[in-house]
Formats: sequence, C-alpha cells, structure tokens
Amino acid sequence: MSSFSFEIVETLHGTRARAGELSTARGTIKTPAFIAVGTKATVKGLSTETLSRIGVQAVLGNTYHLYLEPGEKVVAEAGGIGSFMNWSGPTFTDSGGFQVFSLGAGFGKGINKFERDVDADEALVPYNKELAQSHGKLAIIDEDGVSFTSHLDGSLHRFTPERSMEIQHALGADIIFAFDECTSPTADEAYQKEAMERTHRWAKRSLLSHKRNIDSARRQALFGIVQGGRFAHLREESAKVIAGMDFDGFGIGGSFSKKDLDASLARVNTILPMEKPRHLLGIGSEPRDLFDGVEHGIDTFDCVAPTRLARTGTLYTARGEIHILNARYRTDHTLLDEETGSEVGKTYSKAYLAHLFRSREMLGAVLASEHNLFFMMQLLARIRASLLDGTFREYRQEFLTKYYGKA
RNA sequence: GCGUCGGUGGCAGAGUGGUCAAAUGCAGCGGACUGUAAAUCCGCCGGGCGUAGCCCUACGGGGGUUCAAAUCCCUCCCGGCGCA
Repeated sequence: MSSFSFEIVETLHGTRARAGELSTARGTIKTPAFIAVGTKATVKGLSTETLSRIGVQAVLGNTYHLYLEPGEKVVAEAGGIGSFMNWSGPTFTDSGGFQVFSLGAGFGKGINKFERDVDADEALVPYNKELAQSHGKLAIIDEDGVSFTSHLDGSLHRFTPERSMEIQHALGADIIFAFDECTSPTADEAYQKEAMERTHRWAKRSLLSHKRNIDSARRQALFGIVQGGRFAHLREESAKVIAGMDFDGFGIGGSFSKKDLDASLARVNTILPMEKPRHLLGIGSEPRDLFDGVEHGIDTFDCVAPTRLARTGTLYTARGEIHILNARYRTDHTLLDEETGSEVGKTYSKAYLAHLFRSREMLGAVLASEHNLFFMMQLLARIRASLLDGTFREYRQEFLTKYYGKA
C-alpha cells in the first residue's frame, strides 16, 4: 500500500555497510547515496537538468525556509516541492529542527554541528521577542514547540511537531523528517538529555500526526531522528527509543565531536533495525566521513558542503581540496581535476576558474558547484560499486591515500 | 607667464598642529565553511623582528617654525582649472 520501500542488495562482511535501493513514489535511490541539499527548493546555482546530468538522485529541501518563502501553500498548489522546482526524482524535506539550533543556540555564535571551543548558554526561556533578542537568538524552545522570528522580516512564528508535519505534508516530499531539536555541541550532558527526551516526545507526536493524515502517510515516508549529542549512552538511549517507534526510516542528527562521529554511528546503527534505511543528517564535507558512514551502515547523506564550499572557492579534486583563490592558481593552466571524471574538472583550467572567482563572475560559482556536487555523486557511486563487487576496503584505501596524501 | 586649487599607503579617498604607521572602500595575501539567515564570514595588509610588543622609514622634493608637523611657513617639482 505504501509507495515506500527499502531493499538491501548487498552487504559487506565484517561491517554494517550495505548497498540498497530506496524506492519512493517519485523514483528509486541507489544507496549509499549523497542527497543534494536544496534548502529553498533549489540546489544553489544548479538547474535540475544539471542535477540529472551529474547523477544527483534526490534533493532535500527545508521546511523552515519553504514555509517562510514562498509558503507551503504555493508549493502545494504547484503539486509539491518536486513539481514546483521541476525535479522529477525523489525528494526529502528536513523538519525545520535544525533551524531550532542554527537560529537558536547557534545563532550568531559561529558554532556548527561540530564541536568548537565556544561557550553557549542553553537556558530554556519562555518566548518573547525582546527576551529572544536580548539572548541573541531568533528561536526559543519550550515543551510544546519552538517560537521563532523570521530571519527574513522579523515576524513571529511557531513550529510544533504537528505544524511541521502539516507543512511537510503540504510540501509533499517523498521522505520527511520528524520535528526534532538539534542541540549545540557545546551543550552539557544535562541539557543534551533534556533536549533528547523532548525530541523523543516530539518524535511520537510527529508520528501520530503523520499517521492521522491517511493520504500523506500513504504517499510520504516519515523518518524519526536519533539525537543524544556527543554522549555515547544518550545516543544509545535515543536510538533505542526512536527505533521502537513505527518510523519508515531514521535520521541520525545532532552534533558530534569530530573524533567520536565514528563511535556514535557504530553504536547507533547496531541498535537501529537493519532493514530500515538510515540517513545521516548534515554530514558529508570530508570524504573520509562518507567512507566511515557507509562502513557503519549509513544509507544516505546530505550536506551543504559541496555547494557552499564551491561558492566560497574550495574545490574537491582527486588529490585533495584546493582553494581556487590562492595566488598559485592564477597562472595554473592545468585542468581542475582530470581524474574524478567531472565534465567541469576535465574541461576548465584552474587559471580560468581562478579568474572567474576573482572577477566574481557567476559562472565560477556555477561550475564549481557542479564540479563539487559531481565529486560527491561520483564518490558515492564508486563506493556503492565497491560494495557490490566486494572491493570497498581497497577502494577506500586507494581514494583516501590519493586525496589526503600519504602522511 | 599670472592666478587658483591640489599632490596622503597598489588604487580611490578621509585626516588639516599632539590620541597617525594614518579612517573607509577596493585590490592583494591567507583562513574558515558539515540536516544553508552564507555568490558568506574572519584575519593580515609601509618595512623588519622574538608580531596582544618593539625598532626603522614615512603623507611630492628640499628647507624652516614648534616641545611636537600629513597638518603651519618658504621654495622647487608635478597636475587640474581660469586668465593672458
């Protein structure tokens, strides 16, 4: 009855890695896969024709952004996010939970999903605009949901698990996420626990709210999100609780310290049911993280890194990342990256791209975005192929050695 | 030729006696970026060094006044404009 299914095609002995096929109403994703981030119903700088050409399988939009602009109604009128943006493949929407963090605790503090040496105050405060502003935040959390001011015009809004579901139903993506709280990596254990437990209650409400909408529940798959921050025992507890709910798949969210991402995934994925898909939210800047994720049983990833790095001048190449704005590339007429297979990489020179970036020509950002995203598509495609023919370990060794150097 | 205004760091352009190695922007150099408030943000940016500090040389050239000059005076050079 549901148009959603996940089939494991191959596994790699001695690891939790698997190659699979994740089927949705709008197409099948061959996993492991990198999902392109298209927050505002656009993968910045790239047309959907380009996305198809470079092998993008699915796009992930964001509830928060699309709710604010153009509004979920407009998207619904267009037939959902896919039709709206002229993307015929599978789509995901994030629940807006990440914005609870990025506009809340993380606001203006320069902290991100990974641990930094920044101190954050995580006090729970009843919402009012003045208070929020005095705390330097655009979002304030309470048990029922999150109140926030729009970053566009300062107007007041409120998300609850039910509201997030309602919006995501209207946006109509094939895979949607439960409303969660992504905590700051600097939050202490007591807060992580409190936030995690709240996220669990929100997960239950999201699920209930989703099932109640029979029509949406048939067309859209709902993924629950495991939290727990950087504390192993909380991660485990969260995985157990979320795994115990009737979700179609799982998202692994929240913050990690760089060093224990690996360990967290290892724990979480032994607890999550093997037969359901797992999406690692927001990870995929470093190629080695993708190999690690796959090895620990992650099926899909999403990350803004390929396109953001591209726009800011950092390009992936088979020999590591390069900063195209560095002086040395001004006169480097060699091709950007002949080895990865990217059209851009084997067509345009570093000197030309350096020129486009220096002169702020928009083509620079476009070509760089295409290249970086292709790089990730290619990486995941090769990883999948290596799982299918059993050469995963060899491929990882070969790729990482070339990418990071011998060191 | 006379008059007048002006000559400041790579460029543009503030400053018009001390808090000026000199605002700001651009350019330059480097860095960051992980469920996108990001075509963004952060450093450095006269020279040298042990770079939260110290030393040297500096505001067209030269000479003065002053405890102190990018800032005032004289002179020369250069440029814009006006008049011959």
